[in-house]
Amino acid sequence: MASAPTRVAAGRETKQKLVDAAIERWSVDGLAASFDVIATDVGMTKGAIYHHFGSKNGLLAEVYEEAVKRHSERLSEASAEGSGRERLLGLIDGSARLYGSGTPFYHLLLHLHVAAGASRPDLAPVARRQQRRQRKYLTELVTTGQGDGSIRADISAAALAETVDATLQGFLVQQLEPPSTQRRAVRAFRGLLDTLL
Amino acid sequence: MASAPTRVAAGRETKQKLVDAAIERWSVDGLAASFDVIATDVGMTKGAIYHHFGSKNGLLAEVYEEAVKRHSERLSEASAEGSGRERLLGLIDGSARLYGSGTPFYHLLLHLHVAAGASRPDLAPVARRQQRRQRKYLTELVTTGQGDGSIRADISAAALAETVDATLQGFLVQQLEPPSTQRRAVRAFRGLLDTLL
Amino acid sequence: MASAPTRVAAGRETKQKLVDAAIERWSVDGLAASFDVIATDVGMTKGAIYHHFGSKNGLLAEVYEEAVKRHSERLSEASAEGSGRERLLGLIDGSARLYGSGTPFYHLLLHLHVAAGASRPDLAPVARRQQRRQRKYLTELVTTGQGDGSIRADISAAALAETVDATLQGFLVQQLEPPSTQRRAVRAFRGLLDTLL
Amino acid sequence: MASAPTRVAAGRETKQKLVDAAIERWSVDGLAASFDVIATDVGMTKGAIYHHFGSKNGLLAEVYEEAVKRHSERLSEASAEGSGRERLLGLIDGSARLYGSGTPFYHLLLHLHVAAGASRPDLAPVARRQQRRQRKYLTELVTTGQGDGSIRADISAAALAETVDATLQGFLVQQLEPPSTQRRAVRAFRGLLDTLL
DNA sequence: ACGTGCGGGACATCCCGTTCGT
DNA sequence: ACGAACGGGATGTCCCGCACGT
Repeated sequence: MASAPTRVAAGRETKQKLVDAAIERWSVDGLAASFDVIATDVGMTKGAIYHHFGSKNGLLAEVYEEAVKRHSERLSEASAEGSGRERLLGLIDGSARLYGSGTPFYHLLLHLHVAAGASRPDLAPVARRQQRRQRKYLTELVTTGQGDGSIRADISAAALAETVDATLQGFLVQQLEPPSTQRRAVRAFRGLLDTLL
Repeated sequence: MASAPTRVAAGRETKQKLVDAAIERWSVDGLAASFDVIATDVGMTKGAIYHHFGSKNGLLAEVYEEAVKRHSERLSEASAEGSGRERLLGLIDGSARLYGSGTPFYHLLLHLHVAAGASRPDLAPVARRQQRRQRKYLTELVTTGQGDGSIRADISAAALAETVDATLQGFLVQQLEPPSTQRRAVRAFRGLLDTLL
Repeated sequence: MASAPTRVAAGRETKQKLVDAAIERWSVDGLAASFDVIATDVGMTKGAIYHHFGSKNGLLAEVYEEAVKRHSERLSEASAEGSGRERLLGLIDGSARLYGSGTPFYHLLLHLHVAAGASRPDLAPVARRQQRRQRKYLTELVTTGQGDGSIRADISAAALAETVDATLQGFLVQQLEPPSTQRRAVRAFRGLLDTLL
Repeated sequence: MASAPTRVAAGRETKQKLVDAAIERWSVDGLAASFDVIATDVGMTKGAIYHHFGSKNGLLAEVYEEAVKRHSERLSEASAEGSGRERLLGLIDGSARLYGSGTPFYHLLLHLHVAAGASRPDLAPVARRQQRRQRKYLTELVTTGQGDGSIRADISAAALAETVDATLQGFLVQQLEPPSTQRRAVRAFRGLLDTLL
């Protein structure tokens, strides 16, 4: 039925494949990886990319959006169950595990964050939105925990959320360091929180 | 007689000026800023750079080293006096103030960190050394604080140092976000530590 | 029933709109202006142009023809009434006024003339025809003037027509210079003719 | 002595050769002719051009200047001797002969004039200067002629100069038409002037 | 110690033509 | 009659590195 690649559907598919290929390439080779290397990866030419995204920044923007989305989904999974406290700690562990997984994907994410803040102002809105969402989500977790009694009620939920947020960003950068370093840092932070909450 | 040492001295001076110019340029325009733009900034041509540093990466390495040194010195100043606790908190405040100063210099530092971890493996040793030093310094501060009674003795000094270290790196990334966000995060973290210690 | 002719009529209308849009665009942006920018200007895509004109040169040819026609009509109006002498001078004034109007349209006309003579041999026939017509028209005016006594009879009509023709082309180029220059040149030429005729 | 191609001299020579090659190429193939085709013509690469001229427009500007200079010199030769009247007519004949010579060089000159007036505003100053010089030179010739009695004194020198100037520009455009047309136009104009002066 | 000429390579941009669908 | 997907090619820009000279 829908199998007839009705030309426009083929286009959509191509576009998606290009985004995937870009994520893959840029993850591994860094943001410098060239335009038509990506195209070649899916058996197309530069013309196709240009057609679908208009410019390199166009592709970059879509890639950023997609990457952020994927990461968010993974985090949601990692903090889906248990008391508020458990979910919060789960999110921290999950983040750390993902960042430390050595997956090039998180190299890309870091690069994109940095680029958005510095050289590529057009990506800034995406970054901003993502930050806001993350902070809001963290605050919710804390509040939930305070509601169900798993987190001390005499702490400002917002302040805690912001601290965790900042530290998570620190972990994002620390993916560049040896795994042992990462692991120790995470354990230390978790311990601190555990006694604190 | 004096001409030989003079020659040498002139060379050294040129070299230093090139490093300065590179820091300045790369801070403002990003690491993409070209080779001979930097040379032109000090009234020279590429030839000079190539002569003194061998390659672009050569210059980059020296710049990295220099930038790290400058930052360290500033941090030492910010944590020079008072009890161990005061010095630790001073260092955190100092870091935050510097990162949040909007100085392009810290853009450069972030870029260099990221580059060292990803695209430019030759910079990795510099990064590693710097990390080690920072962690050691933090541990010292905590130990000092525990010695003089300004910090609770029942906390692992290493664990605390590593948490602080991670969060500080988080702040480094957060320089890219609006100042208000930075400020809130710092205050939240400081508050947490204050109750904790 | 009516749908077939309607279809055809819609096609014709689209074609005309494309020619208009091309004249507009190329007048303003120069002949470099791209293919589907023009299409977009009338809410269509390249496909439409390609369908109606076969190629870029196809469109160009039609545009040239159309532009020449429009210009001719304007000149006819400017030299419609009075004695032969008055009509001749009227034509000169009219040309000058049009060229000097600053209308981008005359930029386009000049570009097309030049292109026809040099890079685009396929446009040459159009140019040739237009030249012949213009020269013939000028000769007629002179002859008329000599018939009604408003122009000296001892001048070769053809020679006069050719001189005027050349000078008018000079004015066409001079549209690129400041209006004051143009105006002076026209007045000078008119004066000369006036004493001469 | 000076034969030692002291590196910098070689550079100057290369630069000159590039200008020559550009004139040649652009004359024949039109202004579209590519950057490194020209470089290849003198056995160099794009890098060399970029080094010497900074950009395509840079090269274009120098070419324009050079082309104008060459043309001026030829005109001066063609109007060097005789009474003022003879020199004026000589200049007209000379222009016509050059334009009509079929030399691609004059195609280039026309293209440059048009480009300067329309698409390439950075060339405008060159064009302006050249126009001024030409007008001034024409006026001088007329005045000289009126001084030595070879040209009627009751004509405005400036007006005459401007008319001639405009017509010469017309001839420049007419190079695109068949030689017979050109020749007739020139003869007609010369005849007119002869009776007039 | 430093300037200059130059090579060679990469990359984003842009555009025309075509084919396939509708 | 027209739109969307795509190919393929060309071009200007820019930059690093290396010989040379000096």
